[in-house]
Amino acid sequence: MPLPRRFYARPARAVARDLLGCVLVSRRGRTLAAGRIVETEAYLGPEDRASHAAFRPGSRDLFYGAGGVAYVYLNYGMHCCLNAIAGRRGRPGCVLIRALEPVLGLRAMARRRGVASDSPRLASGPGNLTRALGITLRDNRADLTAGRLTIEPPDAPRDFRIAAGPRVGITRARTLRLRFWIAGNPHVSR
DNA sequence: TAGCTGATTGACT
DNA sequence: GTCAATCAGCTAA
Repeated sequence: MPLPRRFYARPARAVARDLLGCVLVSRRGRTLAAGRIVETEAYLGPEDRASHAAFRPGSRDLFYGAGGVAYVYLNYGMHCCLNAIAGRRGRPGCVLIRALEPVLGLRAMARRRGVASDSPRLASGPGNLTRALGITLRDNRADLTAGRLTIEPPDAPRDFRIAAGPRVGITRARTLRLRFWIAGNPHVSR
């Protein structure tokens, strides 16, 4: 069973932490691919100047709506990034999913990525991740609690340490420590 | 309508 | 370390 809607109805920072170890499942026709989430970043509302809620008005209704929905966008003209909308209606926030440890459908991922299926970089990085799972702009607004793109709770109890640090790759609000990852996991991006 | 920006990646020096 | 690829959605006019 996917994570329930109420899981997402909390501040983005808490959702980002708790998403670590959960499993992202992507169903493309007959092809199933899944990976354990090993790296996330939290984005807040308009007060967070790096958040798309602050400078992408086209996505406003999405950010301000109920959580548990996918926000997929294209950046640098070529890469899709996958986010989960967090927070309650009227309280914008989202979590960028940055890296996965592949667990299912490795061959399909490797085919889409054009690298070996045992590469630690198979789904490491926001752009690589979406390409490995076949996620495109059509998945924007997809419901994460049911359907072809879902997130399942961890299948085993927590057995890892969570590390936190500043977000990477952004040009604004660099100082906030809103990036979380599983310490020591080789699938975390650089 | 033209011009700009960006939560990136991979190839190259 | 630098740099190009490439586009949605904004801005200015």
